[in-house]
This record gives sequence, C-alpha cells and structure tokens, in this order.
Amino acid sequence: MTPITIYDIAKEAGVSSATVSRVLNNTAPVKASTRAKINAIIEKHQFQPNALARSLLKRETGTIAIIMPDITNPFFPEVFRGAENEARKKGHTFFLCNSAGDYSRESEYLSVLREKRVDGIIFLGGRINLAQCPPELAQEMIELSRHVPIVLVNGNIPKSGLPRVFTDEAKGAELATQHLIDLGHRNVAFLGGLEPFSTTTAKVKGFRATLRRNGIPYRPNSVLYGGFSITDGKTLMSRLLGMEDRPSAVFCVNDFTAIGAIKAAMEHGLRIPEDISIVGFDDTLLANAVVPELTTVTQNANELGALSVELLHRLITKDKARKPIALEPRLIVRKSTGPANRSEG
Amino acid sequence: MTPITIYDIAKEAGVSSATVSRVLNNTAPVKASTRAKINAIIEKHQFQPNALARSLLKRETGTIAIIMPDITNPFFPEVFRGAENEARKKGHTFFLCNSAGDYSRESEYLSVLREKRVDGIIFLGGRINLAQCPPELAQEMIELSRHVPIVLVNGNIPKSGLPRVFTDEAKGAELATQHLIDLGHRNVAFLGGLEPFSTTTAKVKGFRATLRRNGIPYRPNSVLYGGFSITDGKTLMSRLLGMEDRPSAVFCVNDFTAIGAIKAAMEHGLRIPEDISIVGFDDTLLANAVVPELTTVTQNANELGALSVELLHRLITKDKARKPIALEPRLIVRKSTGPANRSEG
DNA sequence: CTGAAAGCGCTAACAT
DNA sequence: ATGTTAGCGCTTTCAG
Repeated sequence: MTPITIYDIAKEAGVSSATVSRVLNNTAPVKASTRAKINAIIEKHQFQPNALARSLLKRETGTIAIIMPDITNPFFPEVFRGAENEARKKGHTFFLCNSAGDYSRESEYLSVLREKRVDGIIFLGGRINLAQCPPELAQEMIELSRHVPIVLVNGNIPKSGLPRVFTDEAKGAELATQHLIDLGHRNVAFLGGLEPFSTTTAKVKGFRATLRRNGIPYRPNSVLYGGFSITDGKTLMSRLLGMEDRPSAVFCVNDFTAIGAIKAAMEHGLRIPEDISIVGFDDTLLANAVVPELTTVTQNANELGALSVELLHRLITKDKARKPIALEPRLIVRKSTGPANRSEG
Repeated sequence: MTPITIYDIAKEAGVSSATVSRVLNNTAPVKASTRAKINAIIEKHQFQPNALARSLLKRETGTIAIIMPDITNPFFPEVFRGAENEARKKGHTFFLCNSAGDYSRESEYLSVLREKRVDGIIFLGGRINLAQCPPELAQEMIELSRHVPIVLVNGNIPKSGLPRVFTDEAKGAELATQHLIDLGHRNVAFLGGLEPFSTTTAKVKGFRATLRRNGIPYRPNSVLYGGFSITDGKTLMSRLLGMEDRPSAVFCVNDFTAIGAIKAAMEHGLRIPEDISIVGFDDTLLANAVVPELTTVTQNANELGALSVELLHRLITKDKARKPIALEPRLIVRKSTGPANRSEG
C-alpha cells in the first residue's frame, strides 16, 4: 500500500529515475526497448506519478478552480459547464468550490486555493456582487490577484482593475421591460432581489430607464425588494396583488422569484398571461419546466463560463488582457407574457 | 511575483526555517517574542505556505473530491451540499468534478485525483449505475480503491465489496406505487429511464412488486422507457396518452420526466390530478416549482451526501467499516396525485 | 541515449 | 527554545 515511486520503477528496470521520467513525459528520446520495458513495469504496478512532487518542481499544477455562491441555483451549474468544457480544451483540470455566498467561506477557499497553488481562479457571486464591498474583502481579492490570476464573473471590485467578464444586466432589464411595454402594459412592477446587491440595482436601473424612455411615470412602490428564492417571489407577489392599482405585468429579478410570482398569481385565481404577465431572468431550466413556460432573459450561462476560462487562460499565459468582457443578454419570449388587457389600466 | 518561501521568512527574522515552520503549525513551543516577529513578517509578505511541499512530505492533502454525472440535475447539487458541509466539519477541503456521465471522463478524473493525491473520493453516477458495468471500468475502480479510499453513492460495482451508501430505490418505488393504488388507481404506468441503468431497473422492480402484491395484473406495455429529461418525459407521456386504455396514474423515474409528463398531459387538455395522477422521484426543487406541485419520493439528498463523507472519513482514518449503508426514501404527497376517477377504469 | 546530482518548499527527527 | 539535516517524489541541467 506504500505508494510506489519513480525510483522503484527505475530500479526494477535497471535504469535511472531520469530515464523513467523521460518516458513518462516524452521529454527526450529513449531507446525503444528500454522504453518498452519501463512502460511494462509502470503498467504492471499501475504506477502513477505523484503530481504534488511534479507541481512543486514545475511551479504549476495544471489546475484551475471556480468559486460559486450557490450550486443549488441552476444558473451556476450552467456556467460551470461552459467553464469546465473550455478548461478541458485548454488541458486544465477544473475544480468547483461552493462558497454558499458566505464571505468567510470565500476567504477560506481563496486561501486554500492559493496554498494549493492552483494556476488560476474564477470567482462568482458573494462579495463581488455587493454594491458596497467591505474594504477588507476587496483588499483581499486585490492582494490575492498579485499571487494568482483571477477573473471575476458577473461582478466587480470597483477601481481594482481586476479582469472580469459579465452580462450586461441593465441591458437585459431593458429588454424585458420594453417587451412588456410593447405588449401594451403601462403599469409594470419590478419584483425581488435585495438593494445591497449590484445584480439587483443594475436591473432596477435598466427597468426604470426603460419606463422613463417610454414616458411612463415611475411609481415609487412599483419596485418590491425581498429576496431571490421561489418563496420570496411568492410572498412579494401576494403583496403586490393585495395593492390597489395592481400592475398588469411584473419583471422579476430571476427565474426563482418569477416562478414564485406565477404560483402566487395562480393561487389568487389569476390566469397567466391573460390576467398578468410575468418575466424572469437567467433562463434556467425552471423556465422551461413550468406551465406556462416562462418568458425570461438569458445570460448565456455557458458562454459566460467559457469566456471566463478563456480570459483566465490568457492571464495564466502572461497575456495581460485586462479589458472587461461584456456579454449581451437576450430576451426569450415564451408563454408567461401577453398583451395587456385593454379594459383595465 | 516569485513566491516567497519559508526560508525567506526565516532569513528576515534571523531564525531557521524550522522555527518558522513551528509557528506556522504550532507544533512546538516558540518564544513569544520570536513568534511575534515571525508572524509580523509573514503578515507583511502575506506569506502562505506551499501546500504542495507540505502534502508531499506528509503524504496527505486534506482534500477529498466528489465525482458526479450531471451537475445540471438539481438532485446532485443537493447531495454535494450535504457532502460538503460534512467534509468541512471534518476539516477537509472539498472539490467537485463533473463527469458528465461520460465514462472516459470518469477515468480521467479518477486518474487525476489519484495523481494529485486526494485523501479520498466519492463517486456518483455513470458506470456504477449500470446494470452491466463493463469489466475494464469495474476493474479500474477496484484497482483504484487499493490506492485511495473511495465510496460509491447510489450505485454499485457488484462483487467488488466497495464501500457504498445508497437510497433503497426499489423501496421508494413501492411507496409511490402503493400511494397511487391506495388512491384507487388500477391502471398505472411506469414512465422514463433506460433499461441499462440499475437506477431504472430497481424502480421498475419495486413498481411491479407492488402491483403484484395488490393483485393488480401487470400489463406489459405499462412500462415505458425512454430517458431521464423533461423532454423525454413529455414525449413518453404523449405516447402514453395516445394509447387506448390509457392509465389514470403514472409513476415517473425522476422529477424531470414527471415534469415533462405533466406538461404533455396539460397540453392534451387533461387536468392534474383530476384526470391523471403523476408521481416523480428525487424531490428536487422542480417539484415545488411546478403547478400543481409534484408528489414525489425524496432520497434525502443532503443526508446521502453527508453519510457518504462520513463513511469516507472512516475509511481514511483506517476504520474498515465496509458495510453498505442504506437510506430509506420517503414519499412526499403534494398536489399532482388524487383519487382515481371512478367513472373510468 | 542515459546517469548523477541538485533542488522545488516544507517538516520532523535529532541535536544543542 | 532553536538550529541542522535529511528527505518527500519528481524534473532537469550537465556530463558522458
């Protein structure tokens, strides 16, 4: 059970460890017969070189890691997939770490990953989505980035100049809102999210800008914050439906809250989209699972992941491409939105 | 940018590397003043010890990895969560690898993980769910297990004696089927899955056993295989609805296919559960997202993950607890099932 | 084409 | 309480 080493192989083959290393890595010509003999012995013992020793020497591990806030939200596995595929193409092993959106856990992983000398880190969620990231947390990222290449996805540390790729969420919100307005809706609400998060504020910004551009007056209580989960969506929608002057269309911060909104609306006996239109965000698998299928904004999660790895890879290979990469979101119209009911507001 | 080492710290502090190591690991008493000085220097340089060097020496990495087949199926992230939390409690770093259900990718990861000397591996899906696992693939697992502790989750390599924890899926199927029968359904179908997978055959077995136990004759075409996705569920359900003597209740291989089945039924103008009852499996977040909410069987994904890590941990610490651990599934009755319509069959 | 030897960064005896 | 030293398993000059 004591792991076998390159020396054991060498001894058994009657050669030096250098020669074994050479056949292992194809790093210099080796006589065919010795090569064969060595390979046979390797095979026989199922020898696998110790990557720790190798990495220690070469100062690279061939590994990159991704830190995400919530593996349970289907959006993230989707970007993971895109990232992983790209990483594999580049010959990197790809690991996922789940921060659960917990800042101290983020710090923990950041630190562990550095110690383990990963070649690069992709970072999503948590602190980089904060409208106001606490200085220590921001500082930590900046300092880390001096030791290991890191790219931020769908977030930012302002003024840090940290490389990043992101979806233009305000733009996505504009698409969604305009879609609703084009359908004749004049009273539309924004539902879900939390004010401290830039991902929320960006969407609200796009939402309000679109209202304004279309000459629709902004009603202060047409924006209802409250969270990101299905339950939150349900709660918020119930509240919305209790209001006088109830909106005929709702744009939700993500698919989760949109699903919650749909459920609440149905429980109140409303039909969708006849009585109320609902738009989500992210185009997760939930959007297709639900009846009626959800109109939503896609962030191209796969591509987002792939581009992040590509950028990271450029960083790793010393190419200093630091210009942020923005991705265009796209509206996907399905069954949860329809024309405004002209008899109402 | 050249990483700083323990020697650099030692030199700057005017001590030996051993002393620095001691304060780093609290492995022997160090005079308070020197300790302070060293810590200050460490702080100043943001020094982080190289885990590769340390692991190389100590022959352990403090890392365990989990290989899963489809991070995009919400069931798996859920077991990941349970596993990760448990791993953290035990002081292990936890990484996820996504095999995408691809056997060669599994092999690849298995190999990489061994080279990187992870302390243990948790393995889900893919080859261990095959009713007939190809001998090479089985052999690979068995040989690997001689080098690194490994636990199989919800699967098996027959006769390997490999440690495992699993949900009793046949039992889950019995629960679901009995529930339907208790509601008065006599014509019930099994929908989805693929015959080569043990996770499918186990459920069918439970399904048929329950029919038999209740004196309900088995109709050969009441079992419709075809896949695991929402789309598959939809397709299969459409086929089912086209049959004469259409069943009044359907038990689906997982939540995905159940959702697909619901969508197909609705498109055919059927009401759920008034016209047809549908049961899923896994209790993923989809079950709660959909209207009507899905009656389903839970596998306690979180616990499954936690127990796996616990078992793995015992293996790592040399405790030879190899007895398979079985988890009891549980039926969760929601809105997609109801009494059989007595006017029909 | 092959071997000897140094060293990657750290820890753990063994001294002192 | 601290320093010296010998590796952990591998790759890589430098010789031959």
